[in-house]
Amino acid sequence: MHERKIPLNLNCGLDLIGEVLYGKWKIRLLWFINEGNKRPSELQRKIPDASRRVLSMQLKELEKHELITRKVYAVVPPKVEYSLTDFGKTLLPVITLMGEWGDKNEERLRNVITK
Amino acid sequence: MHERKIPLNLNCGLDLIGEVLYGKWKIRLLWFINEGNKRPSELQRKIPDASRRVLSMQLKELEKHELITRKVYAVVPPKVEYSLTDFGKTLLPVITLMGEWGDKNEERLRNVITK
DNA sequence: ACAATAGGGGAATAATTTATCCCTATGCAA
DNA sequence: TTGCATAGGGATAAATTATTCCCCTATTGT
Repeated sequence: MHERKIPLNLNCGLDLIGEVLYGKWKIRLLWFINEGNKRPSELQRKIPDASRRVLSMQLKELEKHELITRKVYAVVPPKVEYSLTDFGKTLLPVITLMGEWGDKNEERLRNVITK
Repeated sequence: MHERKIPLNLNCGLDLIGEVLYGKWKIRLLWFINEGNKRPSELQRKIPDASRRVLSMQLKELEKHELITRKVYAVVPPKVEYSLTDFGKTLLPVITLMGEWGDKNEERLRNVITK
């Protein structure tokens, strides 16, 4: 991330949650980590459309935002495992609800999005 | 919006909801419209940090995604009113939950975000 | 005459986010 | 000996999103 020229808007709760969830793959990362995919390479395989680089960066941001923790094993080749923090777990109901809404309206959404 | 070079990922419900909510001011627009701020100029006053242009564009996208409707009155100066569609209203519980999570964790979020 | 109004759109530019490519290190297998 | 797997970082290019600035409409009030 570079130095920001336009200040963030952090007026209300919606801005705040937006800030930590904004990022192309963040929600999915949280989701897959919760499902037990802990290692970066596993996550990469789960989200093949994402570049390795950006996954790594977004994981770092999630960690900075205290939603996940990073555990490094001193082995070669390197091994790293991410887990949700307790704080991160409190986001799960929100993500679940979002996913349900999307699933429930899948057909309609596909139509209007690709219109 | 220009022609997209990188295809959208629309694999699951989370991608779909992400697509319609992604946009710097969209959630807030939905929220304020629901609170009864129907006219573009009202919304502009509610969200002074956003440029007029981008609000107008995001409103158009919300309309395209069938979350809001646009009603034009044949008067001068022009008068336009937006309202949530029934479909748009089904998003309110999701937005509410997001806002609540953000509010509840406001202090912590402010810390980690501006860290 | 002419500014003010309310909504919107085009074009150019700035800001931000992602993608691409290449590099590090080490033990194991072919 | 070469290649692979693993996790991540730097540099740079590309794509996407947002901002700025200016124009148009048509009527009302000064």
